[in-house]
Amino acid sequence: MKLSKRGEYALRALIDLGIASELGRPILQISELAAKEKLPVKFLEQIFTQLKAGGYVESKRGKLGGYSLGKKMNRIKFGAVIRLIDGPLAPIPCVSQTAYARCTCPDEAHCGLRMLMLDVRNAISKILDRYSLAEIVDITLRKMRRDKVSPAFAARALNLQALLGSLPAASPQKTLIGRVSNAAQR
Amino acid sequence: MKLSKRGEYALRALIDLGIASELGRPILQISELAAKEKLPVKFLEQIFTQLKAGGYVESKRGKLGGYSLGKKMNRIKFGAVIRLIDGPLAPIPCVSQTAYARCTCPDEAHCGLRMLMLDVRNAISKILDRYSLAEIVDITLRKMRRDKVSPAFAARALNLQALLGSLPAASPQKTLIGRVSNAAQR
DNA sequence: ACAATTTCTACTTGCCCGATAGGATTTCAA
DNA sequence: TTGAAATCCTATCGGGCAAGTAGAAATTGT
Repeated sequence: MKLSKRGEYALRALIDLGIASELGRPILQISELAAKEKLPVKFLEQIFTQLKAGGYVESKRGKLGGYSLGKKMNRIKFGAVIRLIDGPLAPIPCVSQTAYARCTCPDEAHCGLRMLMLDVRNAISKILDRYSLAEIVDITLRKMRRDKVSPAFAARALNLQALLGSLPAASPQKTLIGRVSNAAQR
Repeated sequence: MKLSKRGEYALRALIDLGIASELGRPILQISELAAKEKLPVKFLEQIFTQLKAGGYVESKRGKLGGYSLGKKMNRIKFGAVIRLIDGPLAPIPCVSQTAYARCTCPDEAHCGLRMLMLDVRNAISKILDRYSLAEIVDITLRKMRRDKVSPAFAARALNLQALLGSLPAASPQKTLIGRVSNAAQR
């Protein structure tokens, strides 16, 4: 009943992307994502081409490029993402709603395994097809603030701030950084 | 979120074994199981050595040999069988109760993916660790009788009956066959 | 004792997943 | 206009799973 590494990494990255976006950094680079979650960079790269093909992220090439979310967060359901990356949620194909396929068993209507696995599929779907990225990001941020933990991309924000310290003070990005560090300290 | 073929075949075979046992045929051969469910014979063979090692079946070698259930049916929980064959139920190792392992994420307490997958794991476990083979076999047989479908090993029973027709009429196995064919016709 | 049947054990093939590597292309900035 | 930095594209490798093949070991019926 495993979620593949592809799927796991994809969800991790999307959640981070959502958190960062909520904190005012809508675009992130793969190297950042990989560093925060300790994922293999090149592998994540491949996964993101899949996510882009599915419309879940948009890319900007070249220097200062990166990835941003391709849909509104409340439109990104976890079940759909997993289906894109890993295929159907159902443990066996004969109980899948989105990719049904006959099993080897001769009589589906009286197959004990089938009715058991149908229950399992529905239980999984009830969770993964209901929750959206928006809710998970919201809950995660709330938990972090409650426990006074600095959110994932606070460190990056501090680095940028230090970097900008050696530049002219009236940088147009200062408000952005301000929002990020405020949220990080809270 | 897939169940492996090994796991699927193992469960199919156990259910058949339970049904046959309930109908008075406690021991079945791998060739029979494979024929009914259309499974690769030699692959099933390997799976049964695993099931035997786990204590879920017992084997009898030689002519008229085969496999029978190794525990009472209400002691065989599907979750345990799947764990033996496929490993933990949990989609990711950091939410597994039986085989916990740290994830790559830096802070488990505030990991959005983790709490989501913990929900999924619990939903799966709530089904697979509660239902036992006895219940599934019972429900399946009830469904079959209600819909007037002849249970899985009725054909075999008829063959035996035809075979016994050319033998002395007062065969001691006649009551057994009677039970099987009665259940099949009802 | 022998032959048939069946479980056991080992090896092999093909395929997909996870991961790595290198280069091509695009973009921004100096 | 050059170079750095990032996404893109393609090829490859190792390992485990599904499935098939071959044969040995054990037990029962005749």
